[in-house]
Amino acid sequence: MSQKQPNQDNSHDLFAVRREKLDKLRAAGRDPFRANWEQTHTSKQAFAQFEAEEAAFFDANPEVKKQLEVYEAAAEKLNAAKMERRAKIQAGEITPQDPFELPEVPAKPEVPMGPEVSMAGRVITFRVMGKASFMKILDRDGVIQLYVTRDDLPEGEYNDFFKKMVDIGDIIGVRGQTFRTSTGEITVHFKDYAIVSKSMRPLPEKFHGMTDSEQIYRQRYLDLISNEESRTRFRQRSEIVKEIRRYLWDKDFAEVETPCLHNVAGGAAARPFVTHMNALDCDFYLRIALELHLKRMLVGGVDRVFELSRVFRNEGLSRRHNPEFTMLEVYQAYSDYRGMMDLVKGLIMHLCEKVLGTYQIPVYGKDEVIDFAAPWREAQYNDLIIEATGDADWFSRSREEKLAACEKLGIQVDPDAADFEVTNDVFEKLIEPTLIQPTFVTRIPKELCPLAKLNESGDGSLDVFELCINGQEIAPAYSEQNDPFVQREMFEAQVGEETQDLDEDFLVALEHGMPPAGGMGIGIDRLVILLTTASNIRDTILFPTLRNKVSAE
RNA sequence: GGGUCGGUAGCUCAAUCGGUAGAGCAGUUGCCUUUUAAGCAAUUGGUUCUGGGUUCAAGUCCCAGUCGACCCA
Repeated sequence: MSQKQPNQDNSHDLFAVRREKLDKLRAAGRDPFRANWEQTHTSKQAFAQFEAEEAAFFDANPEVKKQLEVYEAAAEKLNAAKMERRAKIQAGEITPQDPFELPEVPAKPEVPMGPEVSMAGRVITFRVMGKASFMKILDRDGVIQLYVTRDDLPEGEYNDFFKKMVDIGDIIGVRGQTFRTSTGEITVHFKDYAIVSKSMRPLPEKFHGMTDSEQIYRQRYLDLISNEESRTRFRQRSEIVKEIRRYLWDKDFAEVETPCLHNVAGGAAARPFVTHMNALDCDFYLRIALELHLKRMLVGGVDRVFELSRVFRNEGLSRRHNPEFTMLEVYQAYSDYRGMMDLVKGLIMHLCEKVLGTYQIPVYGKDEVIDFAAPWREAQYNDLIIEATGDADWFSRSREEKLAACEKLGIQVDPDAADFEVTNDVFEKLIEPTLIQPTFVTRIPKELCPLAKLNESGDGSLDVFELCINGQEIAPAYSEQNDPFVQREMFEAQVGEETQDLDEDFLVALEHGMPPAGGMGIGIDRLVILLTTASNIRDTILFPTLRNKVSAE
């Protein structure tokens, strides 16, 4: 009779295997999810202290340093020979049994161990080599290697617990001393350890990391654990935000928080998200810009003010658009768009210096470098249009003539577009993509931004600039409109064709008198794309907006 | 909204003309006291995104759906 046994081997069930380990740990009186572990050093701090002590020792013992240099040179030759041997074996030229002369290496001189450390982090590699083991842990500063041997640990610990119960992905704590391995890597030789928090699930494959973009966004924590590039970029984003605040605080700007829930979605032309408040039984809009409340602050006497926060636009998603994104808006009374040029240039230079340590930033996907240290170009909108179309009389042409010219230039334009929109299509499609180096585009037509002051020339252009870098609009800035009557006219001209209603409250504020001011906005996500050479806005947003997906579990 | 491409083991990827779904890593069991994607030996693991259809036979072809990516608007 054939007794078909159900397969008792559950070694493939990674979750079950780890649950068994949990049970074994608990049976041995060990808590696999400990309350804490003392952290005296991060990886970076441990490296720094070791190097400082090592340097001091060599200063006091120069002869040891010389011996060590001799040893290291010999060890390097030995390693090279080993690699040559391995290559020859792989090429089939020799077998592992064949004799192969390896260079002699002198005894390694005694160097004292480094400082005592107590550290914690997530295990990301684990190499058991018989009675010795190496692993690497990741903490908030980076990766550090750990080393232990059987005889360092209490009887039975190494074979029964350490080798069997610790998995890649676990968070462990160790105590020991730092030292340099024979390959020169600063390593913690630990004598005491604990599993601080057991991981029940496997990490992504160690070499390729996580590449499935959907999974990267949905499970960003795994991306952060396994992809250093991502870790670095988000650390830089955090520093960029920190340095923006520092820069503005140092110039006496006040940071404020204005509402996300607006009665009127104003300050920009974009479709808003709508939500309903039960208590007041009315609809609210999630803000599409910070502008109108910050100007109320100017009216209120807060002459230097900024907000760095999230805004929401109910529009498409793309490489450059996420429905919720982070915006900086800055307003400075008794300044104007010229003052904003100095401010934004100073700000970006500050970020280059403090965060990136360079003024030269490579462009993603192109063999080009943005040089922020070079003079920033300034160009008038109309001049750029005339240059791009090759038509000195462009602005006296009729709408139909412009449409025909666009067709010749190979630009697709909505045939119903208004006159200024046709021209702006030329700007967005033909000019903006070519503005790689920082360029202030000034004297933009008044139809494009109803909140700015008109240039005194009376030609319908505005005292504004649009800072373009890497083919994208990075920061617009205005001499802000403070005439309540002109402001009302501009709004009324816009309402009807755009989705925003008139913000009467704001106009009342203006009627109380707003000081002349310069104002500026920067899309932080796009700025981070630029400064970190990212390919996509989703690479700069920890948890980009995605459709809900019910987990398979 | 339109077009193109994709979803196969926990992860990274294969699978010829439609003909028994494979490999590396991870896991499991051994060996291994300075490794660096460690190594050696053995071994477990599949609702091929979902639902239909065609066919003797579908990961593969067709239809619909779903979740993404890229390009365009």
